[in-house]
Amino acid sequence: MHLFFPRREGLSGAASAEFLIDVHQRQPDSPRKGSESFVMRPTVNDIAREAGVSLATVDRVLNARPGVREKTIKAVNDAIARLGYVRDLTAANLARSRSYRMAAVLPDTESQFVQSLAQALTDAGQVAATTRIELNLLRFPPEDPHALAALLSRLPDSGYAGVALMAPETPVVRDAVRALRARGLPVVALVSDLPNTGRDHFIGIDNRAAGRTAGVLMGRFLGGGPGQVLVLGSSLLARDMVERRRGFDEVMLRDFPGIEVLQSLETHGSGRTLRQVVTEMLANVPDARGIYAMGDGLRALTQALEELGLSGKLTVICHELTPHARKALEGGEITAVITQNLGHLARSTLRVLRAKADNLPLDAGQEQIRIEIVLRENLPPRPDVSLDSDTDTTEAAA
Amino acid sequence: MHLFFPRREGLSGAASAEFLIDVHQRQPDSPRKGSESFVMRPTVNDIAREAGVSLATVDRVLNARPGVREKTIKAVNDAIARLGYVRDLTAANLARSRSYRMAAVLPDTESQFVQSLAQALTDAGQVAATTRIELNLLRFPPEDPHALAALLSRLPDSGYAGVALMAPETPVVRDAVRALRARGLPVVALVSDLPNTGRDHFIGIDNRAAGRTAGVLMGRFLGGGPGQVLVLGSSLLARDMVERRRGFDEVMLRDFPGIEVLQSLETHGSGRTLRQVVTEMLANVPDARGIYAMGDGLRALTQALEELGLSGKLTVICHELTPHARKALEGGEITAVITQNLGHLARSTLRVLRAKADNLPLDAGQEQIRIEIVLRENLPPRPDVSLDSDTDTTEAAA
DNA sequence: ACCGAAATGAGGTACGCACCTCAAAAATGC
DNA sequence: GCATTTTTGAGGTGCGTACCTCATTTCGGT
Repeated sequence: MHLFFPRREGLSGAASAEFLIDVHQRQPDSPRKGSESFVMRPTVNDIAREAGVSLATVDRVLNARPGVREKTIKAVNDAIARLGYVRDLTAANLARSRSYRMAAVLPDTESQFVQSLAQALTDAGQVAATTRIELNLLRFPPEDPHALAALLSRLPDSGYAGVALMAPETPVVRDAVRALRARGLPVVALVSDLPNTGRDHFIGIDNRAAGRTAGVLMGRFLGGGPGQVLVLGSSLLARDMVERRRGFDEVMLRDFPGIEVLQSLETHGSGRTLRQVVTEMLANVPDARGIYAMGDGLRALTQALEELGLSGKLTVICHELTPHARKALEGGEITAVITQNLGHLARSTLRVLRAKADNLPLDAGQEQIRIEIVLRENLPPRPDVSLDSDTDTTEAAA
Repeated sequence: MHLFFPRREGLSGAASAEFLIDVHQRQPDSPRKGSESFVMRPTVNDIAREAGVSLATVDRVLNARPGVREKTIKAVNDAIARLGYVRDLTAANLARSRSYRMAAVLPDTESQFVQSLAQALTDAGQVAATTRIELNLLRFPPEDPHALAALLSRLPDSGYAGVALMAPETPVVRDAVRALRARGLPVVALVSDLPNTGRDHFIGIDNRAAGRTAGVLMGRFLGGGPGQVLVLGSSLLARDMVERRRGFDEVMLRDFPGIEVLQSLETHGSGRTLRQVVTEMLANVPDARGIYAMGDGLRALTQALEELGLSGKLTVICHELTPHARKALEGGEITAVITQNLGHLARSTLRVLRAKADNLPLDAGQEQIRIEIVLRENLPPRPDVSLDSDTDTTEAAA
């Protein structure tokens, strides 16, 4: 792909715009309506003329079709460079008349995080529908890898061009993913990586680094100690929890030896268990000063703290800016949230799936999902990924 | 604009994909190459048939042209809804043969921030060139609002369809922006808002909130005090500095009364001045424990600290993740960086300009630039917006 | 110089939509 | 019921590219 480089003005350039007028300006045959002035971009026909070859040859070069001499290829490429030609992707895609049906496969849980993610994907899918991309959300029973595998195996025949999957990497799932890829379907891992499946891409954050980030915040917020810190983790995506814990410990041990980090409490996704465990624990550890909640169950946690009269008295760091986390942050019940932008994640998913389906390169910078730190003070004004969907149903009919 | 809503599976839906098969599946007249299966989306012709009207009428309705009875409009819209039609924007834009020449106007300084921003805009412009958008970078002498105004006044006749502007809001500039808008050119403020110009949009962060964020971090990192904190600010964009300071003070006074925040030191963009001032100040304030660097000049600051043997001994918080800030963060010379994602900012700029030029609505969530907190532990692995440009010149020819 | 093979040219159709013109039909007013 | 206006239909062209076919030219080897 040959890109058009807008001329760059030197840093010491004068503040004059004149010399930036595009050289390739052509007179439109007929004047258009409105006051817009048009700068015609070079097309494939211009390349053909410039290179002194036929349109067919230009096409062969542009689309890497065989049967063109090296010399001719070079001539065409030179013309392309000379004219500053950029393929018009909208026209190209139209001509290809490609459309993309993608699947996003998520566990069927009621966790606010998964629901927010589903909403973000749905929103992104709506926008993407205008560019010939269709995204279907599929759910699987979270504790049933075989059902998931069965679902995945049905995808290729249902006309899907790509799959985004959020699931723990069990052997069954691993094989299912491999089978998908063997059939030519790109698979991207969502939120939690599937490192041993050969997935085409991972869209999410580095959980080890996220754990480290939580660690520094906890350590510094506690002033380096002394004190004790509780760590809670659900096991929906066990690997992620392990990595977060590892990152957290790494920093705490190295930089904050004065703080004692207690063993992880596994709450297995149950709110009741969590409340029980936390209450019990806090009774036994009276000088606990912080809690690192690695997984779900924030609601249960804040409730437990509330009941113990500890709301706002501990440094609480959790993951994922769900609606509840937002509220707790605003209310001072929790201190910081480590999160990822689900809107970005969803849009990135579609971009990556599409790029993989077309075998195109990615813009690594754009697809990089960042580990965000949210405090009450930098809470984004509008819901990040909200559960109220109908706020933006704007009409474009002018 | 009518959007196509991908069917949403209920949260309790079974894990079956079968019923998601699109109803509008048509048999392609001739089988295509490859194993892809095509799900044809409804087109304007389908609407015409479904609504029992002609193509011309559908077109009139879709493009809000006059001369159609209410009743007919409704019939068409019903058909659209029934078919789940979504306008193919790529085809629409192609047919309109619209192209967009945009200008990004930046001060011609050597600050790493402005340079990174310029690079980010250039990169975004390259990608956007494939969708009929051209972005030209223009620079103006930073201390010369009249030159800027003159530059701006020349834009409409140079065929520009929109302007993104990073500049302090002086009266001259304010008038120039108003004049642009009067001539129908959308103007978006970049990085620093231009609230009294009627600009169409502001792309950047809330500096007050950014200051507050810096405040919490400083306060908590210092354990609530006691201690003294220096505040440095250059005056390139004076309003931004004032807002950051205001936010910072707000939090410090309210939440960390034990910490004394000293008066802002204005360094006027000069590295030498900054070093001098900081050195002097630190000599007089021996129990200074933190520095909040609101503006440019990080290089000079770290150098001064180095010379004083204070590297890594103070809590230093600054703005903008420039290459130097990144290095200083990695080296432990500074503690935290409040920043905005310049890649996002640049892409957002183009999206917003284009939406404004077409008078289309925005996706507020996507255009929201976030206040990011970067610590050594959540430093994005690859340069955010780097100064090395040629790393990503990927070839798409398969 | 001749052959087969490779390279190139010429021209067409299609993609989905915007936008135009002109004629025909339907609705409206009186 | 007539004239007038409004609404609708039919059909065409073009946007920039992909992809196809078939003829023609050029090349490489002998």
